[in-house]
Amino acid sequence: MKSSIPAATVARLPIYLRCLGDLAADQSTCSSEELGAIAGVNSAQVRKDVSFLGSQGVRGVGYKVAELRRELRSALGLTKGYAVAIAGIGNLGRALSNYGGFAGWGFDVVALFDSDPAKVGSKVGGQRVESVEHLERIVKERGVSIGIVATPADAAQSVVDQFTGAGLRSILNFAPTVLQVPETVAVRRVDLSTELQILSFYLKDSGE
Amino acid sequence: MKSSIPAATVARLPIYLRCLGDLAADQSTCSSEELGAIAGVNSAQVRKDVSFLGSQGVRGVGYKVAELRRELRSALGLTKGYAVAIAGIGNLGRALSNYGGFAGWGFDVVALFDSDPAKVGSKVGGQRVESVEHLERIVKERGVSIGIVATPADAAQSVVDQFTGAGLRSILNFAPTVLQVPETVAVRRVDLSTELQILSFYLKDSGE
DNA sequence: GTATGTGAAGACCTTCACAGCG
DNA sequence: CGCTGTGAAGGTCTTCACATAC
Repeated sequence: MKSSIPAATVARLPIYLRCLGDLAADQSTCSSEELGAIAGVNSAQVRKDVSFLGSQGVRGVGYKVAELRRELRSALGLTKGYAVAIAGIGNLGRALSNYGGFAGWGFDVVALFDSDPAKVGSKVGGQRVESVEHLERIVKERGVSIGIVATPADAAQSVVDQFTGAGLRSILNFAPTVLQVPETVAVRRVDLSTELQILSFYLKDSGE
Repeated sequence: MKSSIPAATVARLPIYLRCLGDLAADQSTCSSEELGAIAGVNSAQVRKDVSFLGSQGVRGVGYKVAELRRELRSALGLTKGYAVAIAGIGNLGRALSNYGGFAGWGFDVVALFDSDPAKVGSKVGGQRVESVEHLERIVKERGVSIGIVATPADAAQSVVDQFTGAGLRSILNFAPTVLQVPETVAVRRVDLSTELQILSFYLKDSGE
């Protein structure tokens, strides 16, 4: 996971990319000041982050929007599409399956898994739900690169073991638990309760 | 937002709390080494984090599980419940409304909002969906402390303005956009596409 | 002996401030 | 003149290592 771009910068690149997409279509250049303002980041930070891409801004003018977007997409590896699998088709898994927001960035949901026989075989978002028993085989067959875990906490580790067993090295975990994975595997955690608890701290802290 | 506890520590406290809850019921003490292993954190980090709580571990033994959990809950302000409102009852908003995982931590969903007249008046997760027009009034009436934004990107800023207008200072944002808020307001961003793009970077980076 | 609590070191990240270029 | 690119300064966070306490 050794990278030439600092982790903190990597985490901001998608934000820049989105913010650039939100600009008026006729805006061809954008200064670090301006991009920073809409991305919620200091302008020096923007310049330093962008400098890691090797992109050249134009002094006195700013960055060329189209070029910078291309550079960001390329740096993030969004040029080739990735196949995504979702495990756990409950409330959240179903919402994710139906969410169209990935496709625009080249992420393609190619498999859904659940352990409940009542759900297996049903269709969600145009995809057939498969039994988690066939996870490894199907993940390999369909060339899945990213696994999304949307199961209850107690099923998450087992699903992840199967994902990694099938060779996956990228996991997005929505289950409220900390996953144990080999260090070659990248995990991003998204946990609702954790976020609410953090907000709770700052509420309390500011004297509510 | 000035706090005596570092932000990085605050972000880990909920994880510790959850991990302690996952321990066997008969385990009365836990070392920093052990807690670190299941939380995915260095043991020195655990000790330093816990030291901010003022809690005392027992040298040669570890921390008393029950006592540490109490301290964590107290530090996070989870002793009093907070009322939560969800705006945007689409796929995700509906999944969040039906998700029972908050209640156990003292978060109570007391209001749902949507701008679509077809949804207003329907029931989701036992709650009536209200028109976003009445957001400010209802938020005040019901003493909401935390606002969850699950609207499409283009509606998010307007909803947040209403939330902050009603006096909210804590926002959890699922909409794929960067919100502009007064600096007295705490925002946590949860963005699926961003997470996938970050994973994409590391996939590419490790030679996929 | 075993595990905490913590100063100090080191790594990482952000911000400043200004030289340099268009 | 305006804005980028970047060395240097200043913070913050993590890890080490060991004195300290049970």
